[in-house]
Amino acid sequence: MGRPPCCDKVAIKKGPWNPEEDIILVSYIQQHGPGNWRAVPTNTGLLRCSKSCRLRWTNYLRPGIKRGNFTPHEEGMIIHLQALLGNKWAAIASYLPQRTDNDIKNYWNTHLKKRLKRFQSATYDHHQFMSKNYVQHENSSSSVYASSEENISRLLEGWMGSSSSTSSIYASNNSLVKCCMPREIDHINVANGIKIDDDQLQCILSHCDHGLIDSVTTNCDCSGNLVDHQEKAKSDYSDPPLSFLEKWLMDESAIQVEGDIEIPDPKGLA
DNA sequence: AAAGCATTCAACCGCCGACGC
DNA sequence: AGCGTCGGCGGTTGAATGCTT
Repeated sequence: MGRPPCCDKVAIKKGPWNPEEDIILVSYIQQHGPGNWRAVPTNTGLLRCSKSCRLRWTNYLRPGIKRGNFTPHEEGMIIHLQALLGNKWAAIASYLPQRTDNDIKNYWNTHLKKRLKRFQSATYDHHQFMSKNYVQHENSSSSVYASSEENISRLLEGWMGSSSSTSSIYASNNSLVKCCMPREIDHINVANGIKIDDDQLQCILSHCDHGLIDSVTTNCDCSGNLVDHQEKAKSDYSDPPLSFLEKWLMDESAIQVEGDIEIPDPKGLA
């Protein structure tokens, strides 16, 4: 015996909302605040079920919602967070307060997932080759991450704080995985060619200072003695860094060269 | 111009956990 | 403890729109 659906009532309207309904809903919520959705249809006279009202409000009418194209910065965050959290759209949306979980989910399903698939098929042969030439790190068994929101928050702290920045920190997939290992953040690999702004670098370095990250691998001199070439060499020969993946995913031009995708020389990623 | 196909995204559905009785 | 209700979530659908032929 399951719970009866909330929309079983006769004369419950379905489908797209019209402006009049939106106005009624918004003015009601302005007066009473969101919540107690059960009471909304009765008190407003809307022929909608409570769920429909809540959904309309949270996904469309709620103030502060940003609509339209996702910025590369937002794309990067979604890609990162999806890799970390999986399809936890509400959790991902909590890091992008201007976007709704529905928007993020739709964007992932219609844009990013497709690009990811293309990427994976394009790099399949590359993986086959590399897997034969790379001895797995002895600790690779620990690559099953335990998602810790605290760790993720820490990691994204600097990034989220620089919303206007177009450059980003791209940690390799393995590195992010390690973040959630018993020792919080072990390692961040800042891949080749990625620019980091001062805030972001300070954020990473402060994690080092506080013992949250053991080392930072970069190929730029700015990180000084934090460069860990041994770790870098290992990560270079594991799965392609997420930074590369993201660069590829976010490169619109990549879409147009489907079937003729150039796999970068792995040494070039070092 | 129009028919057919592909893509997008708002909205719905069904399940789950929290909570109150 | 058991049941019902509610809010929230992720997966899915289908109408609207865009694109191709």
